[in-house]
Amino acid sequence: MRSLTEIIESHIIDLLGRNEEDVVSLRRKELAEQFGCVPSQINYVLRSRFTPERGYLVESQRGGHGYIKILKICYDMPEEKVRHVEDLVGDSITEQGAKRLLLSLQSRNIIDARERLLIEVALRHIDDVGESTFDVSPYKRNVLQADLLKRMLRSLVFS
Amino acid sequence: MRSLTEIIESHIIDLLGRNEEDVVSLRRKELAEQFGCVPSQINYVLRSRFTPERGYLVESQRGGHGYIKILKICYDMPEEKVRHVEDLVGDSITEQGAKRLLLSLQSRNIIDARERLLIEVALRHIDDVGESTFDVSPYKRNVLQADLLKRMLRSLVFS
DNA sequence: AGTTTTTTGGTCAAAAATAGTCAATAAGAC
DNA sequence: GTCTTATTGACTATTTTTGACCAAAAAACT
Repeated sequence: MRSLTEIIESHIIDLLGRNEEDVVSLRRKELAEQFGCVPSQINYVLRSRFTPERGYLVESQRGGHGYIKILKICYDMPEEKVRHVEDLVGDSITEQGAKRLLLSLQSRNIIDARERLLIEVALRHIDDVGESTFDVSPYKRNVLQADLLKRMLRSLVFS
Repeated sequence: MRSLTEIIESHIIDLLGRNEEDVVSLRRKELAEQFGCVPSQINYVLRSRFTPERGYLVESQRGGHGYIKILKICYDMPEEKVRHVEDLVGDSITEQGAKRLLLSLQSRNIIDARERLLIEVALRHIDDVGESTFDVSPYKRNVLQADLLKRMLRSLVFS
């Protein structure tokens, strides 16, 4: 038996697919009624399934005319390519290695210059924080960077 | 169904767009009559939608020939834009605050959806690492997030 | 010039409508 | 059996809408 969470997840994905746009707008209460659950179940589904790491952005507003919007930032890339990229990153990566990889992704138009810059800045930040605030060893910092790099690339690539 | 506030907001944005200038002048009472609401609804729209955070300034005057003027701020120099954005982030920012800011920056075409996604992933990563690997207090995690966010946005403004 | 009246806009708080959080359980996976 | 994931519900937070009352500027009238 599929869990309620999975059922609601597929329902939302279905709505997204049916729509021309990569966005769907919901009322939390209505959806909860439709599936006979408490409203906070919807939050659980969103938190666990529609994360940025999986390529989704969620916007919501409380109060009168409140809503929940789910956006799919959708870019198609073959699964094998994703795996390839993750293999290239590995469990640990140096700053130089990361830069080389990002340049290569940019040259293949998988990311653009601004996206590369954003990723480099984030990697640099985690390295700085690791070094100066938490006194993490260089190797462990490279592990943190690899983890972040994979997450960021996966979010862009997930389809 | 869109809220009254949104309808009035779009009307004002429409007026601004139609006008050559980056400014539009209104009578509060007339506008309220036009939309069949109480005058203070207009103040609510201004307070919640035409904020400096969203790139607007509002001036008004009471009495005979009173008016409300709405100006769109434009920054020609990159440095001004950076200062503005860094002010918006501040020294500490919550996940919710960051999401709201990023959405507003996207609506102002300062970032696009993919960039927003990348930034959210990076913010979540630093928060996760702060919490589970380094056991940092929630407040300190918000400081780390603000720092990262400022760095990422700064890099984009100059590119 | 000074005072009063009229014409504007501002503030604040209440009520209604939504959504979010958190922690306790329950169920499922290994 | 322990660990992770899912479900629930009580409590909290935010947003919109409305209206009563306040404040300022101009106009009208001494």
